[in-house]
Amino acid sequence: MDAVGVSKKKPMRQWVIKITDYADRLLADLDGLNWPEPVKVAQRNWIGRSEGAEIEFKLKAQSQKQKAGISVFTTRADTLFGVTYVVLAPEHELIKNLKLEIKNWDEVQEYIEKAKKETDINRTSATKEKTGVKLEGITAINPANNEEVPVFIADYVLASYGTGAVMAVPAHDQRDWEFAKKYHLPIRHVIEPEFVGSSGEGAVRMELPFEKRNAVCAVVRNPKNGKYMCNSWKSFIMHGLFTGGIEEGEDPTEAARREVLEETGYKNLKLIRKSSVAINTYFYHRVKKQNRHAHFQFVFFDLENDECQPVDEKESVIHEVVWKSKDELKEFFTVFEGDFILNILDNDDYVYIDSGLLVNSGKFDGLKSKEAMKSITEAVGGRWVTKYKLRDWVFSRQRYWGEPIPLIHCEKCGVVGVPEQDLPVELPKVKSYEPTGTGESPLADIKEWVNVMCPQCSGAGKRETNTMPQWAGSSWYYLRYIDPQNNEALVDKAKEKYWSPVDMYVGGMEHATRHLIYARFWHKFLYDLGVVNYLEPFTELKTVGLIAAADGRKMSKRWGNVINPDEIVDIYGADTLRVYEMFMGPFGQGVTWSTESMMGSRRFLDKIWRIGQKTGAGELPAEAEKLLHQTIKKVGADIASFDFNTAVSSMMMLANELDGLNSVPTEAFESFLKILAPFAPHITEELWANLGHQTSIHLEAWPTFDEAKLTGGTVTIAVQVNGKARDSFEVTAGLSQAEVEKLALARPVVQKWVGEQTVKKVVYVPDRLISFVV
RNA sequence: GCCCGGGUGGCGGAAUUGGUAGACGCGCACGACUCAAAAUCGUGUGUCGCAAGACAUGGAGGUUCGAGUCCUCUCCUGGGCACCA
Repeated sequence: MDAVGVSKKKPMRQWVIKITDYADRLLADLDGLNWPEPVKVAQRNWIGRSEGAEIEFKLKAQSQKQKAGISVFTTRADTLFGVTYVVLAPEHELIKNLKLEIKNWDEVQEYIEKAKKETDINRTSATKEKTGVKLEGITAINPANNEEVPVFIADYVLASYGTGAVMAVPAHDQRDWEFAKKYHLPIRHVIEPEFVGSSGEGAVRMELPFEKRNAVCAVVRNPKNGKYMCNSWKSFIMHGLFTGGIEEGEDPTEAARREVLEETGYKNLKLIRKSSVAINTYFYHRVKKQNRHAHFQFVFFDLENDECQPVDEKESVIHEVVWKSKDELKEFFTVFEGDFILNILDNDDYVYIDSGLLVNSGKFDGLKSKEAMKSITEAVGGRWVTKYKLRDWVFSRQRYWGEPIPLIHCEKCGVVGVPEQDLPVELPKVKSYEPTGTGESPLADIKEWVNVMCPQCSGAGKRETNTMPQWAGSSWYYLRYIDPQNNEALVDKAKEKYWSPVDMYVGGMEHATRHLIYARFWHKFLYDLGVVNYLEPFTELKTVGLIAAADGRKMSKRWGNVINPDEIVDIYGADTLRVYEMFMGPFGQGVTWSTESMMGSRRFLDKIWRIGQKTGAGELPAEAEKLLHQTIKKVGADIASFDFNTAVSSMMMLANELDGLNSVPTEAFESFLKILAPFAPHITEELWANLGHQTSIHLEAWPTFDEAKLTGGTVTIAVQVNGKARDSFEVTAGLSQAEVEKLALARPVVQKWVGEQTVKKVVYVPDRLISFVV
């Protein structure tokens, strides 16, 4: 930002770390991690690996001189014959070399300048209209067919990805299509769509070969009402248009007329057009009992009049003619090519971006996209390469805070590393670390720190004044925690081997593509240096949900809706806050803060305190004992699975039960305190001490539960009649179906629903449910 | 546009993974205690209905003896990425 408030992009000398060298490993090793799938997906997208071809387009200037080529990157080499222009990023290096050949240089220059200014502001705008400028006087030669195509610069092509240049195939790429439409560039279809029946009776039988047939589809419109003639099969649910095979040597238009006449009787059709695009459908022919590959052409007719001839009965039993408006078709069609037909109803103008069969591609016609990619790349001398979205890590910051980068600049020796015995380089102690205003680090102004001796030649040197980003320290702090006093090494390797890797790491989803990538990369780098023993730093990851403010928005000073935990602790206590945070919702899910709701947690702890005042000798009643054992089991399991909210809930139930007793046996209460201790460490410690203990409750072992006491020997059987819950009753556990059936049928409520009717079927889920079907 | 989540009472959320939907908590109502209030305790609380019962997990279909849970389509909503060729 300069004085008048206009932001400018200005090139800066930066240190960059080559994280891209680790892209493949960062991607591959994700598979072995016990991490939430959304985080893995985010990392995969961030790394953005894609395989494709680098293909060279030779340039030709008006002066007839052949210029060096443009290398483009494409994942769809199979569409090479569909290229109708080539686009360079505005920043592409080649452009300035072509200055003398480009006839509209001023215009080009203007566009480049505009793009420079706009990039940062406008790059995030969602549906920006595509713009570009043609390089007049320059053409590119498509190596597949030697065709000359125009060359554009456009900011929809990014300089930083691939080669900074793309071949444009408007028929098979959405962005190229939009651009081609705007600048009236030709659109050439080179991929025929394929539709494969994958479900229902038409699903292809993998074990059978395919019979290929040429076929035609008649699109007949009644111009009087705009409705289309559709075919509804009578013997099964299938809705589409009228279609038929093309016989040997037959003209597709004639075939279409013949089929319509035979199947519907309509005699007078006026040819409107033939579609230039054909499609391939693969399905199982239920009558012929074979897999079919139908190559469909589309012929469009208008109905001239209603004149019909009688339809053969053989046909009329199979088909029914129905007329549907364009809007109704979407709902009506059940055939899998339905969406395609809708697209080409008015014209052939559509973008097909999936793979298919090649056409208009010379000797490659008929190949599948996948095969064609490799063979076309090879035929034009292209290279098969892998590209990533991941960029190298800009590692320097122009600010005071941050670890200094330990480098010294010397006029004679260049950039020299600070010798190990002088590490770490510490920040100078200063009063002010305001920005310099020059874009340089504030450190640059501190002469006594900056000016040092070159460690190599002992001449005058200057320290590197950029510092590291925050991500640097957070990329390895977990290693230093293992061995914080070590002055010899980052971490002792034996200790690292014992404690690493972090087996449970908790963080926010917002770390998915930054911290968690940097730390993984850093760790792998240390592994390669032999500093650590494991390839990955964090075996298991849990993401924690964000607590939104009471108004549902993110907590922010801007909205004045921030809840300060210190205040909550002052008023309600730290235990109340902890218990509420655990209780308010599932751990991984965002929840809205509610101070009012938090009162329930406070009341729960008050209740615990009251129970603590009535402990003594004695035995728990059976019901309470059962519940105690169930709660110990549940809380243990819930903690292991991070279901803290239901753990608190179950302890609330236990508290309610104990609260109703006149006196609670000390031993039972102590078990309760132990499982509550992680949630409410202070109150449990206090109550524990009050019971006469000298040592901390937090050093106690987790209480055990008795499997036999979990059920108390009885279970509740639910009774359903015709799938509806009608009754339930208690029985001793482990009864046979016959016994439960007898007991259930004897109950008056069940009798009311079963009555005199015959029981057709009984479903019994042991110790849980019995279901009668009458 | 693409990729992830999520839709259950007035609210936060449970639901043994296909088996009595609404646990637990908040709120609300009534009652007890109190001169009164707070706190506490008790009772009730999905909707309709006097009741029997019926209907209910965003919507529409489907599978099943039985669906919040599985399948197909669809709507709404939160988040991430965003021209990645």
